[in-house]
This record gives sequence, structure tokens and C-alpha cells, in this order.
Amino acid sequence: MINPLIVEIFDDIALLLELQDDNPFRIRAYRRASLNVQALSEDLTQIAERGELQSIPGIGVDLANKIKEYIATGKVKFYEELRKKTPAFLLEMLDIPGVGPKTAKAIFEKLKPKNLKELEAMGRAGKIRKLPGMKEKTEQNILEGILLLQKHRGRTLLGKALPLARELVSQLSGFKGVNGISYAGSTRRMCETIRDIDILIASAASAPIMDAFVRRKDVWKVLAHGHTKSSVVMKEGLQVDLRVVDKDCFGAALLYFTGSKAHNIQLRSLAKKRGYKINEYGLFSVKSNKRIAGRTEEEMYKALGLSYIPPELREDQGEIDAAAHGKLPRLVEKKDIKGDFHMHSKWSDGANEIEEMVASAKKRGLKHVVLTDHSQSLKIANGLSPKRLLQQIEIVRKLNKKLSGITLLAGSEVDILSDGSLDFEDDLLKKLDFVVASVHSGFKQSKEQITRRIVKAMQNKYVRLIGHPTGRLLGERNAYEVDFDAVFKAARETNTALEINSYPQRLDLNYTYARRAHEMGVMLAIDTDSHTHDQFDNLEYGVATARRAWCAKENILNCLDLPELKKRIAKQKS
DNA sequence: GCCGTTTTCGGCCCGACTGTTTTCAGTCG
Repeated sequence: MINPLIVEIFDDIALLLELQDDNPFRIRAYRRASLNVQALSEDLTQIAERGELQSIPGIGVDLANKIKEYIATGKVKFYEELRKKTPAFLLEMLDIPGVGPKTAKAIFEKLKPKNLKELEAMGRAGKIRKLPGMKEKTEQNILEGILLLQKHRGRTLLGKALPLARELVSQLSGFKGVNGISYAGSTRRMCETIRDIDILIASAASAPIMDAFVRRKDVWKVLAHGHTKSSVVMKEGLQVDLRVVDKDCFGAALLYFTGSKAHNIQLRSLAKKRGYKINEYGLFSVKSNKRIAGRTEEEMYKALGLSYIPPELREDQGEIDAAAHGKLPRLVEKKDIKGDFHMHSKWSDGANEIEEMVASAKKRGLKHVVLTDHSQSLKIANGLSPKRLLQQIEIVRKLNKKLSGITLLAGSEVDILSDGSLDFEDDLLKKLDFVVASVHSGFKQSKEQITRRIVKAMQNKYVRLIGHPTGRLLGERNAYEVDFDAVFKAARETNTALEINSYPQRLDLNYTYARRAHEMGVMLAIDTDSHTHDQFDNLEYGVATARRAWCAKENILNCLDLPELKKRIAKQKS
């Protein structure tokens, strides 16, 4: 997959051009192209082979040629030359919050620091304040920016950011004069990782709210503190931006601060074409400067002739066009999920007894769950031997008779071994109600090997589902190399579902692959892979991923009632 | 550098906060 490399090159080119004070629209073009490449689920190499690079929005003749050049030579000459011209540390300086191209260049040209440490020493020695246009404050801010950069690197999992955002919303909503409140930004779009939390408040009296916000005990550092906008870094490292607007503008502001940036740009272009202007205060007629909409997001979309676009879809992935033609899907919701096909108990590496897991699932409204402890090869997770699995099946059957309001099914998360065979014999799998097959080893195999392995597992007539199909762990391990088209095709042909694993560090399939999979006719299943009783709460992250993948409930296997599911299973693979 | 239901040339989203300025440039989202 060369896409991440192209993304990095385009982003770097944008920064390098910025340092050269190049045409800002040219710079934006590289950024836009990078965003659109990021959103692809298919490898650029394949798109290039079909000669369709220019069908990607933001990719024209020139950028298509740069991609082709990279595929052919592993290099982009234009990029190499730009880099040669620019010292590496100058580029690195742009990572410091508050330091942009102008400041970076001014400092670099005069002081020639070689690294962050040297720059910091220069700041401490009072050398930066002597430069034209800079005083003590600028110097101070750069020093603090360096500190921030060291503390606040990387992104935070949605599973951590969302609860924090909700907590902040709940606390701030109790404030006097708050007429409306919501978190916005990538948290509201349910992106898998979050850079900072955005909170929007509707109120006529912003100053006291701002004051209280920046004085919170859990605030580490105040980055900005204005009348309507403040930014802080929390002690645990996450940045939170708070914005206060009048309640008449709440919808326009919520739309704006939810983003994505690319979605906003498309909306504004559309507005412009129709003689309107959009900002965070509303939709205005350019001619009369009269406000047309702004109280609610629904009102804003309606005024633009669009149906309401749920936040999860606002990624500039065709949603505006679909909304204009009434073709948005009716997205799956958490309440549509009837069962969970993937959970563990103390028998393998779970923390709770089977009964506790079932009770927890029932409490959350699930109607059926499949117990899928690990198989024998996964020693580290105390995988079940055939003998223990047979015992467990019996216990499951007995326990199920005692249950009401929820059905417990017998299953296994069986390992797909390195040659593609399964960790249990068919005779044993046959006794189970539902089999999940997953890769837990041999991540470094070649693309062909892993693809063959997974396809072979899907051809087993008892395997209903492939668990966490790409094996990635956010911030820890990349997805293994696999030919997705081959996997999706085989999944469709063998009637095997693919999982959207809800565990916040997995979210696997991710939303772009999940979208392509169901568009190719593959059934998906949203599972929690719970290892403790409270992890059933992760379901909402999996549902969000499915929504971001444009899934309706018809695309999701666990939206079926148990009788329907059983019918489907009986028909499947027979 | 991209793009076209006004355009193949001339546009390209919009505003808040900060610091160093006496009216604005730089940075950020």
C-alpha cells in the first residue's frame, strides 16, 4: 500500500512550498489531494494500473504523474529537489504549535538552529526576541510550543476522547446562561483517533463561561483565551477548544466546527455557486447580506437544497452529492443491533464468567450473544483444547436453558493457522452454532500468503465470520498486507461475513474498507470482542465505524433476529 | 495545482486570537 507514502510526500511538499512562500492555492491543492488519497481504500498502484488516477478528486495531470513517477521509480524528483533545498530542521520547526512558515524561516535564517534542543537554548538565552518583529512574548510562546510539542504528540483514541468530551459537556451544561451545548469536530464525526476536542456552547454571556473553563483544575495550559474562543491543554495531554456563539447561530456554528474541513469547503463552494455565503454565524445571501439560515444544522442543509447529512458522513466522500439527490443511506443505529458474535470469558483470556458476560449483554439490550473463546494454538490467551471446548459447549447449552430474554450460542474464535488451515477439525466446528476465524500470528507473511490464508479459511463451510480482518492495532501495529479485493470477493462468494471489531484500538475493518466491502456485496458484522463485562459499551464505536462506512442495517448481519439469522446460516454455504 | 449547470482562464472557504503593531500579519482550525 503506497497511499500513506504519497500522503506524506504531498503533505511535505505543501509545507516545503509554504516555506518558499509559493502560491497558497497550489499549496492547498497538494493538501486537498493528500486528504483525498487518505480517504481511499484502494491502493493507488491498482488505480494507476487502470489509468484512473485522475478520477480521484483533486488529482489532475500533474499530481497523477507524480504518483506514477513514484510507482515507477520509488521517488518523486520534484519532492527530492525541494527537500534538498530546505534544511530538515526548518521543516521540523513547523511542528511547533504557533510557529508557521514565516516565523520558522525568520528564526532559521538568522540563528541557524540545528535541532529543537539548540532552538530551545537560543530561546532561553534571549536570542529570539532580538529578531525583527519578535519580542519576549514571541520567544516565550516558542519555548512553550516546544514544551507542548514534546508533551502532546500523536492522536488520542476515540474510546478515550469521547467519554472525556461527554464529561466536559455534562459539566459545562450546568453553567448559568448555557442555552445549548455539544461536542463537535472529529469526536462528533466519530473518527477513530482525535487530535483535539471541540466544544460548542450557545449563550449570550460568553465571558464568565470562558473564564470558568480556562480556570478548571484539570487544565494544564491555556493556549488562547478570548471572548468567544478559548483553547486549553488538559493535564492528560489532550487539547480542548471551546467556542461560544449566540443561540441563533448554534446550527451554523455546529456545522462549521463539526467539519470535516473538506466537507465544509465543499459546502461553502456549493453555497457560493448559489449566491450564498456560509460562515459560523449562518447562511447569508451575498446580494442582500440577509441571513437565510443558522439556528439548526437541519435548517442549513435544507436551505442549500440538501437532506440532513449525519456527522459520521461528513468527510467529502460523495455525501453532498448524495444528499442533493436524496440518495443518502438510512444509516444503521445502535438499537438495530440484535446480537454480538464475538466475546470471551475466563475460559480463555476474558476477565469474567460466562454468566456475567451474558448478564451484561442482556442489560444492554442484546437478544443473543455467541461465546467465542480462543482456540488451542493461542496459548498466551489460554486457548481451549478440543476437550475443553466440548465441555464448554455443554455448559453453554445448559446455561442457555436457564436464560430468559437472551440466547447464548456456542462458538469459537478459531485461529487461522499460518497455512490457512483452522485450529480445530471440522467435526468439532460442526457442533458449534457460530464460528469466527481470526489471524493471530504470522503477521509478517507476504501479501499473497496472508490473502491465501484468509480466503482458505472462508472456504471452510463452518466459518461464518472473519474476526478483525486486517489485524491492525492503532498506534501499535499496522494492518498486515492483504489483497482486499480478493478477500472481499471471496467473502461474497462464500457468504462469509467480515467483522467490524468495536474495540477502540482495533476498529477493524476500518471505515474505508468496510465501505468498499459492503459496496461489493459483503455482509458485515459489528462485534465488541468483549474481554470484560463492560466492554459491550464499545459497541457504539463499531456502529459509528459502520455508519462512517455508509452502512444501513441491511448490510449488517447482527441486525437480524435470531430466527432470521438461523435461517441465513442454514442457507449459507450449503 | 485543480477545476468548470456562469468559466479551458481565473478563480480557489472564512473568521478568531495573538502579538506587535497604530492597521495588520501570522497562525490556527
